[in-house]
Amino acid sequence: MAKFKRTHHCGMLSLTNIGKQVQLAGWAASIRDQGGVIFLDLRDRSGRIQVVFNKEKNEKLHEKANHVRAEYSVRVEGTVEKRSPDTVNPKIPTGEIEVIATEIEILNTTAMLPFQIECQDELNEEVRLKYRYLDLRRPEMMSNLMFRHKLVQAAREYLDGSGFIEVETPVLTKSTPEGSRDYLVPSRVHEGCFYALPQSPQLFKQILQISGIEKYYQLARCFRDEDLRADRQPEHTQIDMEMSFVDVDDIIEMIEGLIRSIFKKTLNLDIPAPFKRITYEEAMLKYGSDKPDLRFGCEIMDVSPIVSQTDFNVFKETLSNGGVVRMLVGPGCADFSIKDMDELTSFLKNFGAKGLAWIKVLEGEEFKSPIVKFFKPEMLKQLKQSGNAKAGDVLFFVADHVNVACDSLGALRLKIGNVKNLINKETFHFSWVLDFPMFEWNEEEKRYQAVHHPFTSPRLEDLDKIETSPLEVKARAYDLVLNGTEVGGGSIRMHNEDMQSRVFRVLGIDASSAQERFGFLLTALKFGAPPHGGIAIGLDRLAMLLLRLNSIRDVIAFPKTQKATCPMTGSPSTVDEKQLREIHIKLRRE
RNA sequence: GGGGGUGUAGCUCAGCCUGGUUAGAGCGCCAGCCUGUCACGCUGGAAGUCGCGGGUUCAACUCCCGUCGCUCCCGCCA
Repeated sequence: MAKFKRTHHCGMLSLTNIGKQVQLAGWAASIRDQGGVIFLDLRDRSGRIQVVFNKEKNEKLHEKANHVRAEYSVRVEGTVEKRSPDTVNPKIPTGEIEVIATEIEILNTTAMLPFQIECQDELNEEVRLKYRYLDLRRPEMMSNLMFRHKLVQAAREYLDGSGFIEVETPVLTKSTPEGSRDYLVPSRVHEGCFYALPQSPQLFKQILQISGIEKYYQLARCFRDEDLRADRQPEHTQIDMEMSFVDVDDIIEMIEGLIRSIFKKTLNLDIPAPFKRITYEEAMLKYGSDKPDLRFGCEIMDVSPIVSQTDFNVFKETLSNGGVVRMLVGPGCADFSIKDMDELTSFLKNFGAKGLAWIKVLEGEEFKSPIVKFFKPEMLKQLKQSGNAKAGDVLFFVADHVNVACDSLGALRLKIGNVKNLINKETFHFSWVLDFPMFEWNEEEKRYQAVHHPFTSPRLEDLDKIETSPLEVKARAYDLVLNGTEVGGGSIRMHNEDMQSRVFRVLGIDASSAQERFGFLLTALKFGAPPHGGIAIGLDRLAMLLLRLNSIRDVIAFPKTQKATCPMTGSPSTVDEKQLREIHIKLRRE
């Protein structure tokens, strides 16, 4: 190995290298032994190249190659040659050339592989994670990691070019039990005290504005001890930003530039800007979601006024109890069977809906449904017209509290979009959701809580309502949505201690408790804090969506399972009694 | 915490509904043959605690109860 100097990467070789003596290193991806000639596909992170060992030309070398097995790491010396036309492999980029070996060295052999590196089958997630190093060897995963790197580089370039300064903030920080559950780290030095891992660098980036950094960014790891999903991990990475002397439009403009730049440099796509803007209220009404998928129409509408005179008891009672009746037209859904409808109904029960009413629209002025008898012909006509429904469509109804109606019809809309292929999976549709409410009522804790977070500024025109009617106050917050997934969110913050204290009071955080938890921020705000705001983009989700994947685990090198474990390292794990004693922790026996 | 799917050879799966020979297939692995393959081919071989525990039964991969892992969703995620 001493004299070896790698000259090329496998996938970079091309016709321009013909006649060159090259030195390569990588893994044996595939070995095809023809008896007198052995073909070895050598793979490194750049791709693969066919290496040829001919018994007639070099018997000793051929014999050495005979011992190579799949996934051995090897180095190869040889000459690049053009393949004869009948032996060209059009399926791989280097298929027009091959390397005629003059030397091969086995650098390492392999144990029995738990799975084939290039197999086409879907692999069990646990096996992949246990042998993640082998999983990452798979070209698809390797290219995911390389794509993510490109995305990060594009973001850094753009932000650096726009005058942003990358600043690191602490990972060991203070627990602020507002928001999601913290990961806690016990202090050895201070008995009974704990650090928390940051849910986001929120307060540090605000304080950096008070310092005068003006434009901050960081690729920040964020930790949240909540249950996992395909697009949620206990730790994820945000492209985190904050700017001084800005308002909503400044942030939006900057992010649209960042996104456009990322798409151009990674996928070579031009994303049109400005992105569509939609209010929270409209999103909830028309799409039943605060992260609407705008790649297709199929809008929900409130038909409470139309059906107010119906004899249908379910609708009647819901309306008289202050609920709503909302309708969604399912294009071409008239072919759904009774069984399909039952399945949809039980699917919607997930979202709290007690039932799903449906009316099939037939030719002429005919309708078909178990409940059609409760509706006068005039009303049916009106429903059909207002929903712009055609024969073959189905009118779906959910009658319930506003929230349940939104959630369930929003979910139904996505389901129908998928089942009926209404979604163009090729497009990237960005939008901004604006005018979020500032507060929401937490029934469990009997108090108001911040929809975004407690540092978000209310709209200035709503300031009078903070104490009197908090639910009507809108926030200067904005979410970035891509194809129905929230990929970013942020707000203009309060830069004034008085206003911050007022908001704390509405949230039920009294002065002394505010002082205890956020006193450092309140104090800092007193020292000429500039107006400021920011946003964070979910890097993992963005990478996932750009690569059209279904899980962020596929763009994270070492993700956790749904139970937040790591099958490779075996974390989390128990620790020695001695370690526990040092941090003053005694386990409860449950 | 709740609902759905799933667990059988190293990997991907069939078998289970309707209990009954020795639990199969493809890929991989091992050995042999093969001088233009590229999902190489051909011949032969090894390989199983049917996730785990309990129950029903003459008999359980199969039925029942419990439990655990993986996964998708609801709750949760300021």
